[in-house]
Amino acid sequence: MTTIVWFRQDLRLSDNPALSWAAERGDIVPVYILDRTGHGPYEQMGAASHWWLHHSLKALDQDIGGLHILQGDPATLLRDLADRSGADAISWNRCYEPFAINRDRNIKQQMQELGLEARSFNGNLLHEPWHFHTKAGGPYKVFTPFWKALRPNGAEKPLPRPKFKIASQKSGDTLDSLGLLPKKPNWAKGWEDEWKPGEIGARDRLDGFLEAGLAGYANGRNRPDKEKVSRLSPHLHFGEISPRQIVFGARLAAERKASLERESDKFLSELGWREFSYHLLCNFPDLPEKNLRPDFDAYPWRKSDGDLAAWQKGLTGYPFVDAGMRQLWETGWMHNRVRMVTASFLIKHLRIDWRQGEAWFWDTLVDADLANNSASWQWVAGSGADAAPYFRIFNPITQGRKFDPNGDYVRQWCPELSALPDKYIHAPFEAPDAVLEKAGVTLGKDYPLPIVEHANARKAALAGYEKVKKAD
DNA sequence: TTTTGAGTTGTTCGA
DNA sequence: GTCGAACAACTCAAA
Repeated sequence: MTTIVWFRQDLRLSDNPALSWAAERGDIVPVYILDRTGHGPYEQMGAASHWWLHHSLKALDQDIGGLHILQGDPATLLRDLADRSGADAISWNRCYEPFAINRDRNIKQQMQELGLEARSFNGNLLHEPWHFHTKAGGPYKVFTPFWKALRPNGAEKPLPRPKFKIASQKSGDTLDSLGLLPKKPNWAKGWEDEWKPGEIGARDRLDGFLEAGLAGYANGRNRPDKEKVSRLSPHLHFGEISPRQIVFGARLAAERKASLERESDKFLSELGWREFSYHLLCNFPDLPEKNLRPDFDAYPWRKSDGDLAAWQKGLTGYPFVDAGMRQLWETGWMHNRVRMVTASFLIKHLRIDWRQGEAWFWDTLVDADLANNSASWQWVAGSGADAAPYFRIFNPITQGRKFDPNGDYVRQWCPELSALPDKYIHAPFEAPDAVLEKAGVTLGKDYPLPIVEHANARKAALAGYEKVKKAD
């Protein structure tokens, strides 16, 4: 008996239910297919995700020894592979993007018509997103009751890496022929020092975090100048580690040391937000494109390519915002606290449509994830589920002073400001001329003047929300 | 059906 | 410097 194991967002061998099921049946034919069929928004990965995928596939191929790598239309390619390999079954772990759900449903049916047994599993979430609903029968729209109902009490033991035998010789495209890496310019220079895609890298990251980051996580997680967050997001997105493995690890750490109980709960609730985002995306498939609250359709967004570009490049004149945007561009990742501040700045200070920010993050984040990205952008905009109240407008100066008190984070990503004293590092435009001169900073030349003035921008944003209210 | 309590992450203003 | 209230009502989820 031979089973095709279709790898997608589960690029790991341990705690992989589709793989374990196949390995038990007999020989396996492992395959990854770069789906080139999607034309809708977000049906193709962004550039940074492609970089990650390349390295993750390389790691998986080395580990599994004989991964088929293909590109094109999965339905056609799988039929062909079934034919060539003589497989009598196929298995995969579910994806939850609306287009993927449709695609997989069709493929399952086609495979069954060809006489193959087709099985899908949950390998990527703690709960199936459609499995839970409120007592009234609808989807949850508030995080707290959602997580109260779904929070795992114990820790289920993850599946071990199974023993398996590869059925046939490797064939198909080579990894390099997928063309996933940037060429000119190579904007991913240095990323290999920053990240270690693949199952081993994911495991190392979790172990390192549980060892060093979990203590003090509840507060430390807000500090972009420190190394207190797990940075597991890209590993999780590509399924190099499963949420179940993370829950198991965190619970074990908390059992060994009682003081970690609270920290571990806080950490796991971040996984809860991931689950919540998937719950929302599955129940509201338009989430990536449409305001969940339709009254927000009346919001008077500004169009300004210049301001959008300044935001993207980290040239807004607000150091905390610029540091975040440059960290994103230079490493493919941004600290969560800074994601909120930069997103709030685009939406509220510049009054640019949240979808523009969503698209930029999609292209530049190595952890770009449809559910998380769209739910989070709508949350900041105020148009989403359990959204931030519209009057909650982050002050980029205050946020910087609070969460990067010594300016270390700003100095790392905006080195042209590094000689400024702490007092002015988050607001160079407030510094007296003599201070700027001493630090070698000429505003408007070495570093931009603010593209909007905070107090006015805040007022304008609030005025915009008046329109939303009136539209009701 | 109605009621009740609550809702990730903030800022500003005035006492 | 610190503290509490206002921001604006509304929607959600459960009892």
